Amino acid sequence: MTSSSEIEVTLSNAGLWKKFPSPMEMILTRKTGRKMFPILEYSVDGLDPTATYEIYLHMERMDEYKYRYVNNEWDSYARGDKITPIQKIKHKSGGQTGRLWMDGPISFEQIRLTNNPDLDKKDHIFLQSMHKWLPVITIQKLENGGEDSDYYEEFRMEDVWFMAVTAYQNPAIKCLKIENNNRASGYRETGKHKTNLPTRGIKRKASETFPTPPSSTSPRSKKNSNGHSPISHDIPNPGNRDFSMMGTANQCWMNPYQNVWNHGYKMGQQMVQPAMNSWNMQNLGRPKNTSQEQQGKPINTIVPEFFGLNNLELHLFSSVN
DNA sequence: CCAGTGTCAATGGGCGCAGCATTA
DNA sequence: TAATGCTGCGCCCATTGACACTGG
Repeated sequence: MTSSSEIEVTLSNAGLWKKFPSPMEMILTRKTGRKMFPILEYSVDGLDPTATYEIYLHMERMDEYKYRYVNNEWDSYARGDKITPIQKIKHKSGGQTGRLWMDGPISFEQIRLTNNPDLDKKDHIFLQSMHKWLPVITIQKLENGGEDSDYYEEFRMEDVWFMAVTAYQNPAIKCLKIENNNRASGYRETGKHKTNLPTRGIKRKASETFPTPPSSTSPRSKKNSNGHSPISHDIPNPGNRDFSMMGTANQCWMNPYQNVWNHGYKMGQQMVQPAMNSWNMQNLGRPKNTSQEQQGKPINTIVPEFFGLNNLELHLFSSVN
């Protein structure tokens, strides 16, 4: 794999991503797939302005564990599901010159996430729920303005990963999505959803409306005497944030330190400044003291490195190119 | 009108555990 | 009598599609 240190990729909407506590959660839906929010929007620099490039996105499993949300924290409780082959999604712009790529943000807003492996639709990415996923950008240089070449480079961002879920687990994530996503504006305090809650939800037999899901039900957490899973990959409270709940849902308030909406904090609790998530770093296979923030580098810069478990399939895929 | 969002209640697989039977 | 194995019930919780709602 050819490597270049001149190409730099940054996340254009890093500010929005940083509003959310870690780990981010992304909803998967079975039939139509669910768009990501926040979307993945990158800026790229250092390309040859006259050369032609294609840009791809794929998701990598970050580890071999399956997680569950217990007591307001993510806990690895079982071995992960079988690693699936990578689906690379080509950017809708196709092949274009480096100058054009560098001109504007590169958005993958069309991406939809699904947990249905049989959903073979364009721009749909199959993910396994309750697993950790890392988006990976691939920049491939085309020879003679069209033919594929062996030259490509991959970029992974330390802060941009998420837990794939079928329903939001962390209420803070849910609240922040409502506040920041216009599509969910109906759930804000100004919306009408909440006032109409008693009328919501129609009782029905699920077996009449949708097929029995595949054996996706997870075993209960097997806690040892310390109250931790035997796999021993408990996630400490990410970023020193305490999202323990007081009870009722839909309680949001503005965190004055972060200028973001939080959900269900204990109001008398002292807030903690956001910090680089050391747990992220550990699980990316990097020592804590190599944090870009600690090195004084912008944390929205992604670097071409190997992290993902399913790179086995990636290499197989790449060898074809 | 359509696309997209989170909410909601129902579902069912699988685990935990109590209760019982069997064996040493 | 104690230890072990088996069975079945009940609970947990991930998953699902319909729903109400908003913005374009």
